[in-house]
Amino acid sequence: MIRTRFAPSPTGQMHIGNLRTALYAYLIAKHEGGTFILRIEDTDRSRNQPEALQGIYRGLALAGLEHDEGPNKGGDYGPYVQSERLPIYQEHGQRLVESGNAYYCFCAKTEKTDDDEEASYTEVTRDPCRNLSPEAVAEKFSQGIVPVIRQRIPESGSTTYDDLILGSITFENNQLDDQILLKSDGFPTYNFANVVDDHLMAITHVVRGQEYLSSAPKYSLLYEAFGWQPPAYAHMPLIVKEDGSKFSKRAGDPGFEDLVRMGYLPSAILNYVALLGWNPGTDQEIFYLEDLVKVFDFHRINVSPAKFSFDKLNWMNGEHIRLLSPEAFHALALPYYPESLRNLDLERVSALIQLRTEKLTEIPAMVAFLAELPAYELDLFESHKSKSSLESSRKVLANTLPLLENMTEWSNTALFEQLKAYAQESGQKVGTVMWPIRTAVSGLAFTPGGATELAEILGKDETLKRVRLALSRLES
RNA sequence: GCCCUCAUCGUCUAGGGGACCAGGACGUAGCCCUUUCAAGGCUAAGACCGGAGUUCGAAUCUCCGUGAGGGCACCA
Repeated sequence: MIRTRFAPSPTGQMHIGNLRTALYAYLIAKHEGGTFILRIEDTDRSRNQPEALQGIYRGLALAGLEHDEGPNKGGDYGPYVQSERLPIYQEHGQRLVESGNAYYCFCAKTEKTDDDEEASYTEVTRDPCRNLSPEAVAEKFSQGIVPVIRQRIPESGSTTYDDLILGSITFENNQLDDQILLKSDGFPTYNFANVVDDHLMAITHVVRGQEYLSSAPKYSLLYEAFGWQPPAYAHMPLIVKEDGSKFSKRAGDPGFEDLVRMGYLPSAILNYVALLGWNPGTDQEIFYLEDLVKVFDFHRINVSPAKFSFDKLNWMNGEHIRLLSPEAFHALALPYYPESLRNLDLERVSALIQLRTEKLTEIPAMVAFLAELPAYELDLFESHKSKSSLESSRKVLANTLPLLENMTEWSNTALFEQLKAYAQESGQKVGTVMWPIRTAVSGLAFTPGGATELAEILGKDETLKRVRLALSRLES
């Protein structure tokens, strides 16, 4: 039985990298009918943001990645919040000290801060506390110094670690530092809690970013020290920006919920992110979550970093929008219509713009002309392709105005038939007739529909008003 | 500085020794369709980082460069 987990730390909204990690973990499990677990890694008391937990739930729900076990779901392997598992880590830390695979360290902190980019690095050196005699340890304890517990890495030799997608990687042990397992505040470090919990929660496959690769051999050593069978690890290539730098919240790059606010559909974001570092081996590009569950194979995960392209996401979002039922699209579009449009048949408007919407946030600008005719230049009436000129436009509008005024049925088809008939009778191209009407009615070069479609939506009064205005401008 | 990973069109990628004068998608350009613009259809330009090997044969294997990214915290 496959068991995977998504293990975010509650430090902010769900990020793109997080989303993909969660997605792949979900897919690996669900492709095989396995279990997907949510675990909260809140072992850093200073950076912990309790409200971020809600963001994680929201993000997961938005993406449709429903977990089977977790803090708000329960399960047989809880608690699923690391700060509630402190005694477990203490006990396991003790075990390693007793077996000689870890030791107490009484040294002062050498913490690195986030803005400490230019810190000078020296070679890995062994900690002086590594070889403290039991008496010396007792002595320190009696002085009231609170120690940390460090992992004892072998002096020499090398550790080979096998990755599901990167293959076998070997590290020299003298390059691995005696990392801290348990901090002096009694909390475990991420690296320690991770190993202990993954084992205790019977995780079979771990998906995580390549930025964690260098801690992998230390994990191997830890599993070995405990005598445990390690899970399979899959290290994902990083997602970077178009300029090659890291996609990060610190640089102000959008997170999952930001993208939704920017007008992207969660299903499109998920689809796009799935293909960033993985491919199905076929030409298919449009996937919903349930399709991914069927075809996902982690063997096809890539090794090199991928750049996040808004161009492609825009296209994919457009594809997902077109795939929506008219009703579903209308429901999504509704909030984007300005108040001033409420008197129009918005379902008709939605039907018109669905094919040409890439992002929901474009909608207000796309439909603004319906509420208010924009100021436009008369040269808009000139179109080489439609054989339309200022003079032909004036004539068409003058001739069709009475026809429009006499229309009894004001519908797209009726209007179209009427105008088409006029075009034929007067020996003109349909385009030559439609062009000035569409222009008069919209004041725009590009509109989300043809002349008669717009006329239908605007209604007879407003259409006639706009046509008369155009005509008077052309006549003067 | 030390360690690790990676390297095919601008971007996402297919490719696992001959099927490759390298395929698809986004973007770009052009054409068609058309009541505009889209959408859709068709077409075009566009890449194997460099150098040595191995081999009858290398985008594919090896090594060396170079470039990019990641890590080296009582952060995850």
